[in-house]
Amino acid sequence: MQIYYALKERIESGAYPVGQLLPSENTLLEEFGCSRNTVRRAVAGLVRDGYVQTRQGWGVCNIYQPIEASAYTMGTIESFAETTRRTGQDSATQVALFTACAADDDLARRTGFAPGTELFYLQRIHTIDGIPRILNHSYFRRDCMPGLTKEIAEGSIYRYLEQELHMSIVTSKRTITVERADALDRRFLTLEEYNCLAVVTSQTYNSDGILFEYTQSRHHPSIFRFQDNAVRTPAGHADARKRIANHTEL
Amino acid sequence: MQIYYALKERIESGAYPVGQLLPSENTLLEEFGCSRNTVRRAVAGLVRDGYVQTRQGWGVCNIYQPIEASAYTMGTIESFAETTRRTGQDSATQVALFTACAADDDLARRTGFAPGTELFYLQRIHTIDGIPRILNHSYFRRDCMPGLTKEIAEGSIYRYLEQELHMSIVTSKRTITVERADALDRRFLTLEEYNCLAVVTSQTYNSDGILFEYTQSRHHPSIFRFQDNAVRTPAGHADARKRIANHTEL
DNA sequence: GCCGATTTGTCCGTATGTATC
DNA sequence: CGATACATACGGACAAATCGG
Repeated sequence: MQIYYALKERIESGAYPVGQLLPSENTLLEEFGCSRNTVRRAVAGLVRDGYVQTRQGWGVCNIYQPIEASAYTMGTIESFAETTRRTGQDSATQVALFTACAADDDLARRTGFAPGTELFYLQRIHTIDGIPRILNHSYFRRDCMPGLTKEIAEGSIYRYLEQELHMSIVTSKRTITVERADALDRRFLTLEEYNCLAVVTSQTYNSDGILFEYTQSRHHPSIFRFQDNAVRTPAGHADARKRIANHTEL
Repeated sequence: MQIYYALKERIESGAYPVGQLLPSENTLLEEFGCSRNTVRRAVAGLVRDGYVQTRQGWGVCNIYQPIEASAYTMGTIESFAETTRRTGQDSATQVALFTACAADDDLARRTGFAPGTELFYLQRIHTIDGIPRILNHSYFRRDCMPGLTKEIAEGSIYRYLEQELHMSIVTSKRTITVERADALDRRFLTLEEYNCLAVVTSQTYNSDGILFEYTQSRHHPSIFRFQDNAVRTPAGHADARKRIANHTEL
């Protein structure tokens, strides 16, 4: 990770010319005093994050482009918290509903919880500079967070889970869609002329590998932005074609 | 990749119980007759794609969940082509505009091309079962594809690039947003009651590391879906927190 | 509460294959 | 054709986390 950050820093600061090759792996391993394996893992991270591109027999090419919007971290949503932190705006969370329930068959199918699982169901609204921007529908496994209260939910549930319960979050599966605004969206969010929202559905697993959260985040379109980087698997790998199917054609 | 696919196949077919540990790396390397490093790379791929989760001192945990929607490939857009191929629907591409232009300062800033770069500008509409679903605004570097014609664009530009020009596509940077429909969207797409679209903006690089395409794909909300998987970087790494910022809170 | 076996995380040095120029 | 570059693989070593006795 140190090498990854060192190289990333250099690329962002323009130490390596854009569109040209970085020093070869052999040069880098000498400079950093490590094995080739370690250099390669650092470079693989830069490829994943869209900073460089490698080609066998050629080298590692710098494709960094500091366009306005690409200051965000790859593969993450420019979320409520990040936006406000970046712009220094004011933010708050309000809990509209806090109840306990159990997963019936329909809910189980939608969320991925086993039928009968005891859950908390929360509706929360995030506001930024006083304007409601995100409406969250969340289901949490009750047995993973026995002491959860409305007061905690007003603050940060994740801080509670990690710092109080020492739970660690590991994996989150997300799906992004666009949906028509429903009555609840209109009631809580200031949608103005929009009649749709960006909807992020996520299933989150803790370090024991159990699904403990299902959340649907309904974002005001004007503040929603998601960045991603797709890399073609090298030729010869069986799924070479699938990983760059972002072009809506074939 | 063979090991990756073998394990993936087993997981999908239920050969390993969900929520439990896979055989240890030492067991797997004996079975597959390879080194530990190779097994680990296969497992890393499964982690990236949300099939398993690893924990030091514990093992590799199967978190596969075949809920309806998760049949799509991770990290890719369920695009026009994929949707139609999967559902067996009828699809077609129509070129509404095919012109040459050069990047002025404003276009250069938006697209990432150097000012003055000579480009093709295309507007294309993808229809599925006769219904227009996606409107593409594309800019291509003219010097990368000198023989491009409207006829080729009616078919597959990528097939032309790869099979005729032997160009290979490597990296694509994407941003997903939701935007209000404009006059062009309304003219070409059947938006019905929707007044927004899912917009995927992508910059694509060829194997020489040069940006050769900038495309804005404007998707009908009802057919848009994007899947992703976020993995927490192990503790101790400097960016541990940033990679799982999908929860719209803090 | 400590110890030891097990398991993943990290790293090294070396070797060979393959694409590029 | 050869030098150089990245791609892949092996085998070994030690660290760190987990878990049971």
